[in-house]
Amino acid sequence: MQDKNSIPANFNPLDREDQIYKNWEAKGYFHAETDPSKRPYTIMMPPPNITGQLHMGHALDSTLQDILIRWRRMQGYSALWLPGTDHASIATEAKVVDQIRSEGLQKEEIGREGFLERSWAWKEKYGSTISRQLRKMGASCDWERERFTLDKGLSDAVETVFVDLYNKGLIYRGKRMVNWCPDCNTSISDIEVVFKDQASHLWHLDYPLEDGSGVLSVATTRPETMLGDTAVAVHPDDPRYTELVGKYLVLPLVGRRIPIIADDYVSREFGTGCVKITPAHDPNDFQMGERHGLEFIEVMDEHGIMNEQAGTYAGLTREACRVKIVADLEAAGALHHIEPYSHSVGTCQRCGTTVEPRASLQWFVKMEPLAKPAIDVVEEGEIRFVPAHFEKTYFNWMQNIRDWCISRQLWWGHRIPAWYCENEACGHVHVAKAAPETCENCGGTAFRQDEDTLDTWFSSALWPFSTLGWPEHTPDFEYFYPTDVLVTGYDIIFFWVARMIFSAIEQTGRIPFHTVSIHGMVRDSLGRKMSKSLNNGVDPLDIIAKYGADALRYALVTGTAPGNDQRYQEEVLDAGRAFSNKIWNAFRFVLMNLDEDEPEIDVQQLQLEDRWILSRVNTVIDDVTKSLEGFELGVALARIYSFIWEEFCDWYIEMAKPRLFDKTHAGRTTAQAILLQVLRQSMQLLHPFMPFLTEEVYQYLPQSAESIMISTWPEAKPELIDVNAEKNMSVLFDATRQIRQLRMEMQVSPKKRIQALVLSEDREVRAHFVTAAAYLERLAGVGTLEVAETGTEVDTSALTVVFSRGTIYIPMEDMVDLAKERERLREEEGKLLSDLAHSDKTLGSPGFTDRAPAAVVQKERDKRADIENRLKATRERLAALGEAAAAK
RNA sequence: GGGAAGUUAGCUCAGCUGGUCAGAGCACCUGCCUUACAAGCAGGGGGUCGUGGGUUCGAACCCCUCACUUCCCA
Repeated sequence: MQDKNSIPANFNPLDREDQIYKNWEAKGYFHAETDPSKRPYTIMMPPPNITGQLHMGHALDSTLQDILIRWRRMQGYSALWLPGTDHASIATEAKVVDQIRSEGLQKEEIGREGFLERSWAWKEKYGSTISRQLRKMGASCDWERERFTLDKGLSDAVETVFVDLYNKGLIYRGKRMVNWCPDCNTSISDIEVVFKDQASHLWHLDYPLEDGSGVLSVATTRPETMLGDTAVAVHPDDPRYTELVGKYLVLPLVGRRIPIIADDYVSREFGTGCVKITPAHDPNDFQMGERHGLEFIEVMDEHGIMNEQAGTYAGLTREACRVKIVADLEAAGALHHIEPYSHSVGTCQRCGTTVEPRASLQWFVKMEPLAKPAIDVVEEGEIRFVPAHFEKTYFNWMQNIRDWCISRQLWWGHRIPAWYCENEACGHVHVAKAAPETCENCGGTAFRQDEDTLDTWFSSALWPFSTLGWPEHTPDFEYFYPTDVLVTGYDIIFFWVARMIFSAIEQTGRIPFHTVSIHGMVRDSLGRKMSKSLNNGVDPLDIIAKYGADALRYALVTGTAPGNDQRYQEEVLDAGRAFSNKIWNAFRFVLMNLDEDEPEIDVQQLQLEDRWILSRVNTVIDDVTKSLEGFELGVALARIYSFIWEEFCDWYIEMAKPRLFDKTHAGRTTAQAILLQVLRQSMQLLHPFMPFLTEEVYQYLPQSAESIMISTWPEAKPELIDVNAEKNMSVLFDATRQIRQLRMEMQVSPKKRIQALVLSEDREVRAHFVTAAAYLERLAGVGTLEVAETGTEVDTSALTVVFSRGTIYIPMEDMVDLAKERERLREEEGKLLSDLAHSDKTLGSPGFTDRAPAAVVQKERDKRADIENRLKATRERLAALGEAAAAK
């Protein structure tokens, strides 16, 4: 416990956060043990890639995870949050290629080994940036277990899985049409292609019939590919062309003789109903080429440059070739016309280059058998998504899944464990972790390993178990796996979540996690995606430097619902900072008014407000715990916020003041004890959300655990829920608010103490007002308070406040304008009448009393009775004032 | 073309399985430096919950129509 006499007037997060974090880490609080006496709770951090800098998405993602893990840790779980990074094969390779290019070198010049050395050096230099940044956020992850996808163990897992899937026939190698990025110089998977609408043209080309009997018009968006055309297709039922099927055309500029074929893939409505077929450069044409045994002519190389097959066009880029081809076709009279056309063009997710469909020899994962069980576990509820509607997205993709191209023509990554027999006549493929001694086919002894590496996501897919030591059945794996919840953004459901699910089921026979908690994206204040090109990104570290991590965490969590996007608004950070300040001051107040280290509650001294706040805090504990269980973090935080600010600060502290300030008061120690207890529990509830501030406060509180983060999560005590106290307090709140309102309306100076006479027929209520006198003075400026039974004579020169269980009269001497007061009461009467009518309508409507739940009906009846009482009191007062007026 | 989500106070957004749900923060108006907090306290104004229908005793919440916005997939 720190010295309470040295509490600074303000909490400056910038001074304290780093130090608090260092202390936590030094004490080893983040480390999770395989403790058989505890239950495990595991979250695997989605590994950011090593080329990345912390952005708002990471900030949100890590905050949500940290909240869950801190909460579970406090609940007594052995809570493991395992951090790490992935190697980001394409992105990192591009960085290193740029680096060596700036030295005037090509990667081929320094060779594979040299290149990998440079890559590792790059990783050592920049790869841990994001881990350092996460510490700034307060992330309580187990850094001792930090992993990297290219670590030895994880690489071993990758090889194991590859070999296993291959042996099961789930990985195959084949020549297929893949998405090729001519800039990254590698194949990419289907989901790494981003489709963008592009304004372009539809070129209508005339291909002459071989027999000279005319021309056939074809429409294309890619005229340059005509160099590789090997057919023109029409729909078999299209009467316009039935006669022509089987005849031949002569390809303009090239002179190649190509057949007219019939295939029902062709759309009769599109263009002229005739489509040119380029089997080597279009995925659909590729399939048609296979169906019809067409020739595959590649006219482009891997860089998107026209090759020797393109004849005189060789050496031109795709773009330049298009221009020239169109011009040449026009000159040749083969260009029918051009129409403006907008269509979707696939681009590389990483570099934005237009993707080139390219037939090449690649490795694929056969998806259908893997998808099936992965669909089942979600359908059967073994894995659930929060919010649930993302399950539809998941199903949609999984049910229409296509084979996954996993080979990449890159060096930085897991090299494919496939070995080719060097014996030229043999060339047998061996898939194994190491090269075989001898070729099982020809007995040869020389092998070369496949040059390619695997898609980074292939290794990320194993993250939930490879990080725990699998394929070894390590103690960590046995204890922490399966993990509990995966927290991530909806943007990587396909890339990662889906792949983890099927990989885990296939490899471990178990699901990787039971819950997928999906969050949205952090957008800029205009709702746009934050991006480098718009330069609208907000750096979380800048925010932390200005407001502290707690305020950032508050801003990211408050008022957000699971799965929804949110906008970044600086005002929310102000709110977070204001909240911190409020807490800090409440804490200072509590501590400054403490004169024993740990005062105890004397049950005999419990007052109404004490029972009320104890009841409320236990309700809050229950609510917050339930919200966290349901991943409603925004709701949980809002609940804590309003409890601390409104119930604890605005009401309880104010009501406790009379006792605190009266050193002779018998209930003083009890008030101190309750203030301390409620504050401590509030800090514990808030700790997962705002860890730094709450730790700082906690360290000043007496007899606490070594750190709030290892203190025990508060448990709601049902026996302290006091419905009666809450009901009675609400009467006092009502009365207080009404008096305040009246004072404002009547423009009574805040300094002026007023007299008040409370009349109630309820003895309990009268008793409460008697004890409430001290704080009614403080809260409503009531200087002298009289309490009496209903029926007591009241002077007409008094204002009237009707509250739920009685009436308050406030004598105003001669200041009262009778007419004005009657007017005010009539308005009140009118409002009550309308409320009464509304209530009567509900109660009187057929079916309500017998169909609505009893509790709802009772509630409505109570409400009506209350309105009626108020109405009665208001009318009585009106009558009294009316007589007084008449008497005048 | 297929699918998903959204449309609630001036702004940004909560509102769980239909029954005080019409809310919060900020902004705005009024009055207060009341010895924890002016990053504060007290009071107030403001929304027929996108449109039109339907189900129900009762709908912001369920169903349908339309409009607009955003996203994903092809």
